Amino acid sequence: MRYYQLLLPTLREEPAEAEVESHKLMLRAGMIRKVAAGIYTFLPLGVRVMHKVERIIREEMNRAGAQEVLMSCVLPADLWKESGRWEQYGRELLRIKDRHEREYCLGPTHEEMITDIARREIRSYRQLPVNLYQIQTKFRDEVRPRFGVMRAREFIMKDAYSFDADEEGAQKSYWQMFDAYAMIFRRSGLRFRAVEADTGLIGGSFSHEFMVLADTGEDVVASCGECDYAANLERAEVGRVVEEADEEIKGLERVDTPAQKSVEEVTEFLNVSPQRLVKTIIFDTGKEVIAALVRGDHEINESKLRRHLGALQMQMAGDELIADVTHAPKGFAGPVGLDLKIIADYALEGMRNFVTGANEPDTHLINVNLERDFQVDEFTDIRLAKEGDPCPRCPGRLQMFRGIAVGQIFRLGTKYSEAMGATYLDPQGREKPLIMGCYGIGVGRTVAAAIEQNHDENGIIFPISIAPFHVLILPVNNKDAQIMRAAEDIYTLLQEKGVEVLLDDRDERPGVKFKDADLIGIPLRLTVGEKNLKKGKVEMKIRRSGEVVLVELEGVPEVAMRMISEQLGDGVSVS
RNA sequence: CGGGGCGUGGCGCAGCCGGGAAGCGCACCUGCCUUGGGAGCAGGGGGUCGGAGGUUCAAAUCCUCUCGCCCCGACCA
Repeated sequence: MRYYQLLLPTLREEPAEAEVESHKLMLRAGMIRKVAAGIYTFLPLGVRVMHKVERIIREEMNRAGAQEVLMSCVLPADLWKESGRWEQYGRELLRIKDRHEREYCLGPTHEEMITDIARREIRSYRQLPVNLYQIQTKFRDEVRPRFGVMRAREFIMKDAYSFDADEEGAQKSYWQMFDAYAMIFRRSGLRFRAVEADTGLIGGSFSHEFMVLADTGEDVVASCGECDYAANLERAEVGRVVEEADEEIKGLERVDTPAQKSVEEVTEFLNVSPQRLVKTIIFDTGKEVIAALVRGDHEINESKLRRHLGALQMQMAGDELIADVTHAPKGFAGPVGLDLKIIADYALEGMRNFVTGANEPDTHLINVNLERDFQVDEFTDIRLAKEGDPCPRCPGRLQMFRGIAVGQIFRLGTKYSEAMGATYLDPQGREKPLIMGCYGIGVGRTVAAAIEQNHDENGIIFPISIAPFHVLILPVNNKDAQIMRAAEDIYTLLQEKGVEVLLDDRDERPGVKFKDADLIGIPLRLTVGEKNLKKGKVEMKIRRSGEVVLVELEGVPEVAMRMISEQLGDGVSVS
C-alpha cells in the first residue's frame, strides 16, 4: 500500500476528548473517529488492525472445531420475552419498533437467538456437540460509555455458543474455549491472565474472564501471591479466618453520638478503631429487605451478597426505606432489635464488644455481642477483598492489579435451553435440554488493550501479529530519484514475498515521516537515505526495541522476512 | 440518574467577567526554498461562535430554554 492511496489522517495534537492512552493514540494514528458517545467509525488503518485480530480469532475458533455463522443484529422481542431478559436487561437493551409497531431490540448478545436456532435445528444427540460463533456488531446502551472503543456502545464482538448432550461434554467445550482464548490473546501479543469472574446478566454457574494487565483497566483482579487463585474483585473470595477475641464480654451500653454517621465520624467520636465497628447496610431485592453486616474497616461486596441471596436484582435501601425499617435516619442502623433477616460477614464471627448503630437517631450501642444481643441468620463471605487479605485457597495473601476484560467464557448450563425449550433426544429416546456455554471476545477492546499495553511516548508499538503493516518503507527525500527507485524496488520485492508493506511516498520532510512512522507503530521501518544508499545499504529499525541495523540492498527481503517470522512466533505465516 | 466541566474553521485553544468589525498556533492550497526527527519565507482559502428564543442601537460575550460531548460517582456481558 502506498501512503498516498491510504486515508491515514494522523493528528499532531491530542484530541481533548480522549483520556486514556489507547484512545488518544487510536485517534491520533487515524484509526478511529467518533460518531457519537460510544459510537465510532473505523478508518482504514483501524480496520486493518481489527481484521488482523478477527483473523486470529477465526483461525483459533475453527481450530477448536467451532463453526462460523452470522445472526441478525435486529432481534425480535418475543425471543427475549421467552428468556425473561426483555424485562431483566433494563435500559441497556436498545428497543426499537418497526413500521407495524412490532417490537425488536438491537442485539447486545445472542443467547436467545442462538437457542432459537438450536431448538429448530438440533434434534438428536448425534448432532452434538456443536459450537457456533459469529463476529458481529453488538449494541449495548451503556450508562456511561468511555475510553473510546474500550467501552463503546456499539462494538464488534466475537460470540460463540456451545451445545452439549451432557455435563461432561459441556465441561470439555468450556475448557476447549479456555485454551482457544489463551491462544488468541497470546498470538495477539497480549500479557493477560485468566481469572474467575462474575456471571452478571448472562447468567450461568461458572465463568472466567481474560484480563489484559493494564493500569488503566476498569476491572480489579485479586490474585494470590502463592497459589494460582485469581478472580475479578466482584467475585473474589476472602479466606475465612476466625480470630477469637481474647476479652471479656461487657455489658451493652447506649451512647449519644449526635450527628455522627460515618465510620470515620463514629470511630473518632468514640475513640475506637474501625475494626471494632460493625456496619449495618440495608438492601432491597424487590422480594425481601435484608440487613448485611460487615466490619467497620471492610467494604461490602454487593455482587457476592446478591449471589448469596440468589437475587436477580438488589439495591441499597434508600433513606425512606431505612427510616421505615430501622426507625432511625440513615447512619444509625444496627442489628440489635432489627426485625430483618441478618447476614453477616465471616469477619464478625470472633468479634466481641463491638459498636453498632442503635436504630435510634443520634445513638450508637457499644459492647454489642453476638448471640446475647442479636442473632445472625447466616454467616458468609460478603466483603470486598482487599490487598493483603487471606487467600481463599491457600495460606497466601491476595494482591490486587488492574486489568481490561477482553474476553469472558461462561458455563450456562440449561438456563436458556430450558426457558426456551431447546432439547434433543438421547440414545434412549428421552428428551433432554441442551447444555450450553457461551464465549465472548471484544474485538475492538482487544485492539485497544493491545495498544494500552504496547506504546511509548512516541506512539503505538504494534505486536507484529496485529500490526496494520509489517514494514514501513521511508524514503527520506521524494525528489531524489535514486532513493525513490530503491524504495520502490524494495517495496515490490517485499510485496512479492507476501509482506504487508506501506511505502511512505508522501512529499513530506523526513521529520514528518519519522514522527508518523513512530505514531502508527509499524514494527519494522526501512529508511532509504542518501548516505547509506551510496554504500548500497538501507537502515532497518525495529520499532519496539529501537534497534537499528544497516542491511545490504539485496539482503533486505531476507532480513525482513526473518525479523517478521521471529516476532510472529507460534507458527503464524506471513502471507 | 446525581455532581462537575466544556461546546468558537479539520485539530488544539484565546476572546465571554466589564456587549462595539471573529483571532492565534498547527493542518490545508499556491509559489520559492529546503530534505535523516513535526523547516523557512511570501501569498491564500475556510468558521457566524452547538441550536432556539429573548434583552439591546448592537450579542461569541448578558438572560431563558434546549441539544451534544467529556470527567467523577452510581451502573456494567
